[in-house]
Amino acid sequence: MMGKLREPLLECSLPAALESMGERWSFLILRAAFNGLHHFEEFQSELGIARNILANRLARLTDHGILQREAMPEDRRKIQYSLTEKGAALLPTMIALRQWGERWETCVPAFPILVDARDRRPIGEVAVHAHDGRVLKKTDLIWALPQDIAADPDQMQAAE
Amino acid sequence: MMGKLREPLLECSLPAALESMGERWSFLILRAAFNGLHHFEEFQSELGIARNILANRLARLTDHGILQREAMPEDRRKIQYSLTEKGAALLPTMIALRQWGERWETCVPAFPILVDARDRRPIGEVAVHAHDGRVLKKTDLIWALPQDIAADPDQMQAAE
DNA sequence: GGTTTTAGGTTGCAACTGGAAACTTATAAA
DNA sequence: TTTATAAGTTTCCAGTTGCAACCTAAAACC
Repeated sequence: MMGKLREPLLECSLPAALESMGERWSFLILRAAFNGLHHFEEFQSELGIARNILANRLARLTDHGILQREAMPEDRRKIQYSLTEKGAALLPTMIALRQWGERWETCVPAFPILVDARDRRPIGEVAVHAHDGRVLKKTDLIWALPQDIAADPDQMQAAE
Repeated sequence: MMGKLREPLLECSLPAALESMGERWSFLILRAAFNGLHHFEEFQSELGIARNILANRLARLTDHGILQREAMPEDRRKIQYSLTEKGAALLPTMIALRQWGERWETCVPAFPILVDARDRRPIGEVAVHAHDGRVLKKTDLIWALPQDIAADPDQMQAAE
C-alpha cells in the first residue's frame, strides 16, 4: 500500500462511510438488526442503550438509508425497523470487525459460531482477495492510476 | 443469520473491537497509517484533526496495541507511529468499509484505485466466503452450536 | 365511548467528549 | 546561545451522551 501515489485522505469514501456508521452504538444497532431484532423496545432492552440515543440512532440510520421503518399493519403503533439492501451490504464489514475482535481482543472463539446454512461449516476469514482469489496483505497492495491498471483478460478477449 | 439461536449481543467480540476502534477519528488515523503516514504532524496536517484529540487517539491506539510508538534514533524528537501486526489485521475491515462507502455513499469509484502489486489488477470486493469460496449473503448464514457444526473433511480423513 | 395499556418516542439536566488556540518541553540546528 | 521544531498539554468553550422522568397516539378493555 506504499509507493509514490497516495490516497487523498479526506475526499475518499471512508469518511463518507463513517458519516453514517462512525457514531457510538451504530455498529451495535446494526448488528442487532442483522440478528433479527426489529423493534424499538427489543433494541432498547437487548443493548441497554438510553432511549433518546436509540431514537436518535434509529432516525439517523433510517435517514442514511441503512434501515427502513414501517408501521406494522396489525398493530399500527409498532414500527418495524429492518435492513435495507444498503444496510445489508455492511455484512462483510461487520463480520470482518467481529473476527478481528475475536482474534485480537477477546481471544476466544465466538459462541455460537457463524456457519454456512448450506453445509453447516464455519465461514472463512474475511480477507482482501486478488481477482484470482489469492489473499492479499498490506504489502501486496498499491495505488494505481486508471492507465496503469492491467486490463481484464475477458475484456481484452472481447476487444480482440 | 436467522433461526432460534442468536448471538449474545453484548458479550461478543464486536463491542470489544469497538472499544479500540469505535471512537471518532480512529478509523481515519488507522487509514492514514496504512497509507504510510508515521508522525504526529503528518497526521495532524493531513487529517485536520485537533491536536489534543490526535494525541489522545494515538495514545489510545498505542495502548490497545494497534500502533507502536518509537523515537527515531537520528532525531529523538521525532516519534514514529507504525502499525503493529494487530493493527495491520484491520486491513480487511477497512477495505470493506471503504468499498461500502464507495458503492453506497459517494457512488464514484475511488481514485486512485487499489490494485494487486503483483499483476496490477484491481482487488476484489471484500465478502464473506464459505469454506469452499462461495460468497455468502446474510440469508446464507446461521448460528450454530459446536456440536451442530459439520466436521472438516480433512480432519475426518485424519481420524479415519 | 371512556378509561387503561403500550410502543415509541421527548424533555430536562448533569456528566462527559471534542475542538481551536495558546502554552510547554525536549531536542536539534545555526 | 539563540532559534526552530516535533510532539504533545492546557485551557476554555460548545456539542454530545446518558439517565430518568414525562408525553402522546394508537390499540385494547370494559
